[in-house]
Amino acid sequence: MRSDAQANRDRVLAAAEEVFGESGNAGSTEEVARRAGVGIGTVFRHFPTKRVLIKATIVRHLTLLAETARARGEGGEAGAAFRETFREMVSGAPAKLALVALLEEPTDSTGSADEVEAAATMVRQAVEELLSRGQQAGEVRADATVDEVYMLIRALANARGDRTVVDRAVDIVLDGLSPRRSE
Amino acid sequence: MRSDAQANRDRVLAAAEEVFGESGNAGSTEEVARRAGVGIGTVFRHFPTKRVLIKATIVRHLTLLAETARARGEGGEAGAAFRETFREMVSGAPAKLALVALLEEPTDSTGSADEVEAAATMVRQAVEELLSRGQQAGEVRADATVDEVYMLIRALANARGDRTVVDRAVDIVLDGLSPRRSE
DNA sequence: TTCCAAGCGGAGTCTTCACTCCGAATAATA
DNA sequence: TATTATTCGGAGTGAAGACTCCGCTTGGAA
Repeated sequence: MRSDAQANRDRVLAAAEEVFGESGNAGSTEEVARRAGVGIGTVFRHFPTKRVLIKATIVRHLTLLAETARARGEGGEAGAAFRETFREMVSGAPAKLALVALLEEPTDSTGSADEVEAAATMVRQAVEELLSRGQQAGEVRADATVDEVYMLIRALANARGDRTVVDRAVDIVLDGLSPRRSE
Repeated sequence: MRSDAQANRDRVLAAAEEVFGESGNAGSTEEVARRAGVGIGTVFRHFPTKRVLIKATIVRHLTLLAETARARGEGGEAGAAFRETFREMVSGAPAKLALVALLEEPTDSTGSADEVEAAATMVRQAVEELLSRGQQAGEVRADATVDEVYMLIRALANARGDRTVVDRAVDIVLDGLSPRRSE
């Protein structure tokens, strides 16, 4: 791949993360091109479809999340690692909106096993790992499942509003995830 | 207003709640007309703009929510009333999506004080009432504010996924909202 | 029953946006 | 430096959807 092509590809992806992060699916390809400082043609050569572009953006974002989470899992304190990751995912990078937008779309009719699916699974597994370690350490309630935790993360990640309010809401949820009195 | 006009208005609103509830802002006016069994012209006579139609739908929905919540507030058990209303709002009627969609839009540039705003405030107040009564009864943690509770409700209301998972997630959050050990 | 203001339907307009196409520009190689 | 395969840019195309317009229909008062 020619060096200019590679550079442009990167700039487009970065611009896409910005645009779709702000406006979700409603962001236009033209806007992405404008912010990346390239022509529309260029965007469409690298990503033949808007959908593909969004997917690429999401995969990039999810992959990063999964890696961070996994890395943190290595560290010592199981409970703290779980909570930190939870917080981080909620307030994470932008691209949240695009994530929802896509996840809400009807499943891709091209039956092709999906890259996004795969990346999302990696995130889920990372969460699962952190969760079960936290539970084994007795720092997270035992009856919580990945499904619920993952859903809570997604729900909070898409919450609009004041950052401080979101943070306090997360605190409440984490309290809900702490071991029950009876345990 | 002629009786047929009134009937059509109602049918359009009902159809709109359905369509926007399913597809959010992406639902088309044409689809609303089709489901209501009327022509597009009719839809646009009653609601001169798509935005107006969505707002009307939301106001209708929110008003209903607020009334239900207020009614429940009258009842005896403060803690139970709070929790029940919380659950109800989360799993509430459809129209959730449209709600988000609009709330996420840049504030209406027509500086007009907004009906939606007003309706949302009523819901908020109802929640506040239930919350503070629950707190006074010692059944809800004292340091929770309406902001946080309201945000949690909205976040969960927009969560996608299995109903049972959502329900369990709500249980977790409600645990987080129960009084702290030290209290 | 008659009459007409109020209401209806839906073809047509206009705008937005995803996507195509091809001549101009350029990185990489000899 | 010369050559050329690759990449770029952005005008152009087609589709979708919000909104308008106007001839036809109809509820309901006289």
